[in-house]
Amino acid sequence: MSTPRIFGDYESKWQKAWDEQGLYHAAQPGTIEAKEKFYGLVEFPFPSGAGLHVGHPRSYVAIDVVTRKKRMEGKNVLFPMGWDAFGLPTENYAIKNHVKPQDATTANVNNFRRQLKMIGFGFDWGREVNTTDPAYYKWTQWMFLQFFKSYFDESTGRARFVEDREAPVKGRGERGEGSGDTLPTTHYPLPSARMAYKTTTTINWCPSCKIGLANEEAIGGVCERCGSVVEKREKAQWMIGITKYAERLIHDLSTVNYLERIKKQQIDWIGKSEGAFIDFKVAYGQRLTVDGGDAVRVFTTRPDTLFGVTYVVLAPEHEFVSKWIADGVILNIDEVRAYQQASAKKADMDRTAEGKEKTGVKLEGVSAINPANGEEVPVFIADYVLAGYGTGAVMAVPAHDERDFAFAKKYELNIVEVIKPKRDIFQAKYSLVKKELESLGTPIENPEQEKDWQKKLDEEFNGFCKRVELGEICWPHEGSLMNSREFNDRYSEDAVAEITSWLEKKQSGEKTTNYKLRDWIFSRQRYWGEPIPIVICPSCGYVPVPEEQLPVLLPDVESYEPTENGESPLAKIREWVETTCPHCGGKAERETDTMPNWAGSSWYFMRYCDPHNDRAFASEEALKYWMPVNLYNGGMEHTTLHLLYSRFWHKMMWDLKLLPESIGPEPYASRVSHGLILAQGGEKMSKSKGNVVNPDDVINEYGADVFRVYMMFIGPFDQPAPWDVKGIEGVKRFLDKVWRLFEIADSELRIADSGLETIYHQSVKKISSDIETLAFNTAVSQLMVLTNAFTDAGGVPEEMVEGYLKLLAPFAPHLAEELWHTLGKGGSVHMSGWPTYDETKTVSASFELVIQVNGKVRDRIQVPSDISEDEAKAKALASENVQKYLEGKEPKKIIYVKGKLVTIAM
RNA sequence: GGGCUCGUGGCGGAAUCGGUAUACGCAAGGGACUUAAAAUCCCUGGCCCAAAAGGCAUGUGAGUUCAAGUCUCACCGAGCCCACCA
Repeated sequence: MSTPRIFGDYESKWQKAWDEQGLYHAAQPGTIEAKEKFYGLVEFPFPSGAGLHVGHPRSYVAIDVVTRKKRMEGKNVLFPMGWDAFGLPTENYAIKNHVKPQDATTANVNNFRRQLKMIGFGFDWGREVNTTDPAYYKWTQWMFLQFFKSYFDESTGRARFVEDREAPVKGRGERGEGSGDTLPTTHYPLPSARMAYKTTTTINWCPSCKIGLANEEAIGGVCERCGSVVEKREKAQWMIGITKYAERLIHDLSTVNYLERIKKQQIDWIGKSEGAFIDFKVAYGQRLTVDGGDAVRVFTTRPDTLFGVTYVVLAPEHEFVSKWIADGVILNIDEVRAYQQASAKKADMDRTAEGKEKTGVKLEGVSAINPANGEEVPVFIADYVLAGYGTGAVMAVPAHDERDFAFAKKYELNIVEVIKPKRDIFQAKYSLVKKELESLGTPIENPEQEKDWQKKLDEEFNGFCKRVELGEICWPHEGSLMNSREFNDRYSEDAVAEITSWLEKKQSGEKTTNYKLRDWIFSRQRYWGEPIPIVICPSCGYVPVPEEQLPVLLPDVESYEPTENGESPLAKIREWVETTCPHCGGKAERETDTMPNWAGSSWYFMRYCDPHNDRAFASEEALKYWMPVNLYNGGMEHTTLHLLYSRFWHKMMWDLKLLPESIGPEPYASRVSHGLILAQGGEKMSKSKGNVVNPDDVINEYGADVFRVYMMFIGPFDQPAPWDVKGIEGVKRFLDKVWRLFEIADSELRIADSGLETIYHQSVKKISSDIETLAFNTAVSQLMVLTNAFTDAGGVPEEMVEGYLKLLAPFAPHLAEELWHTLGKGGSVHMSGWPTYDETKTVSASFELVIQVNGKVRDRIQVPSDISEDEAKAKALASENVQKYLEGKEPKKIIYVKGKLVTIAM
């Protein structure tokens, strides 16, 4: 063997060889090779013009290591890769550089593929998918149509086909012409009962990208992509009814193995809160109550504070405001209108800029009636009430809500505290009386007397509860807002339940559950996305494009610029837009909106199962075999977007029986997340700071194996880690050392030292379990320990050579394969089986027994591993140094921890 | 403001159940080899002390325990996420 060469010819040589051998080919079910499966998945990248970022490979190498181990263990492994290639960056690039988005995508994909291949991943490249490929997006469009043709069945809590009301659903991909849709498509606007529906909503409009954004993409009122401040606009948009699945998206998390913080973030995002709707009848002008008039419906999680309501607040956008203006019941119209306009503009600006100062305007001429006690309270509009949450109206309880309190203080409104009937208040009172009596010299010893007191207490308590029910108990409170501890102390679930059922009896409210999650805005007014396969017919309404006409191809266009009025560039291509209605044959137009780029990524893991199927998105057989994904890794930034959307998408498909029942409603059995790779010094890598590390440079300098091992060694996988040029040098030295080890081994040096046996078996054990728990950094460190041991011993014992190379193989696949073949081994190390260990051999013959006196280490002695407890204690006591500390006294207690220590307590 | 995560050498970080704190790597100092350099190899390495013995050390302060980086409470600090969600 020549000089150590970690990078160079042999890496590309093996990459080529593996490719030709089809080493990473995942066998389809039904074939001989299809054994027990393992599906490892990494998020497919968006192929940007900038090329691969070092952050990508951290995730890919990790799952590559896991799947390589699984493959060696004899599993039939699916580890695929593809391209999530629709999206704005490509479109913007195309506009700027006057190229076709298609061409830019192809170029970027080729570059990404080249970069990934250099790293030596075990991807099954035969399964590569691309969301912009018509053969792929045909099925994205097809799925959209399935959602359009289905509705949410409240009685079963599952989505089902509209035609399901009359006829059973046919199999996947076989829903041909003439499938009778019994829910007419002629409804305009469409009933939102459908899973996919079009409706006019206020959308987040990015003036820079000229695109409508989902709520998830406009966090903090800022466009997720370009950082521009978003505006509110009214627009007809396609929506998908994810809110119908809110409960199941929370509930089913208990059936999967996700990192706790991922579960928590999803639950928080869905934002479930239990409470009640309460109706406040409205009184106009002089008339106190109006039967059959408007009632403002508010949402509250604290119906038990109803007696503390001193005013009602509507969001400035609330429909009643304009209605009341039109009806002429509002007396201060100018002031109200001015406030509405101001707050509409304010939504466009950074909200935190104005701090949390609360503003609002009283609606003169209107008041609301508290259904609990008939009290008339003023009505305000204020932008601290959000139009999009709950009912867009709240009952204000300044004594128990900080925001209401701040507002009430500013506008000098009443603050009324609600006292809850809490038993401990009475208990305290009872104790006081008892103490007082005792201090007067009349101790209560008589048990009868004690019972009597208890009885009185109960009576008084029950009477108090009654008065609360009648709405009598609430009285003005002059103090400031209670601190939160006091507030929570007084909170009572019973009181909430009681008041809610009372409201329901009176028909002025109902129990409800509210979610922060909004329906998914599915329309984008851009070119580079899947066209929504719908035809708009003046007489039939929204008509689905017949399935045999899919895909609806993106037409070639001259210019990709979106229009100023917010229409998609597709709208400018009249010959594409103009079509005939598939339903009535009359003149009609195509839908010009395209789908968000979350569409293609919501189901790509299904396509990988059977990527070349042209009759279905995947065969039932393939789905049954491969799904669910065993291990899915991706960034935390996708927890509330992609991860939630794809879980939801999978559930809809499963409900519609488009997926095999047996795979269950959850697509991913396990989801983990990697930490960011930071620049040297701990800052985020960014182009503007010029601290971006290019994987190409690293691989050219050090080779793929060094890059891979360093990626795994850099730190705990789920935590951020700063890139360190010196650190990678250390890894290079390590792999050089491995190489040299075999130069020695090659010279026929044989080691017969059983001292190596222990460390070898320990290493097999530790590395095996570390890969399972994704503790890659300690797995690499154990490989180093083992390598150092071999180096110190002067070589690798013959019987450990294969096992050692196998342990190395998932991390440094090229080096392991090269050495495997240099040593004359047949086949491929990557198919050679995972090494086993003998538990009894992980324990050495002797160990260092630590002896402590009062918790401090006083001596260490070498003893045989099978030493008995009594022997160990005796040896410990016999130690000279221990004797010194005992000072001839008898120890109080002696504790023996097997295989570790003896501790003597004085 | 709320939630989550975390504070261990000069640095990245180890440390199953509470049981030898600082594995592994980097950087540093010293030495060997070499005309020299690179590469490689060997030695040293938490702090106090000349050394030994001993003492002090896992953000700070208490507590539980024979024994605490690990458990409990309080405080200080950092990072991430959400943020007027009624």
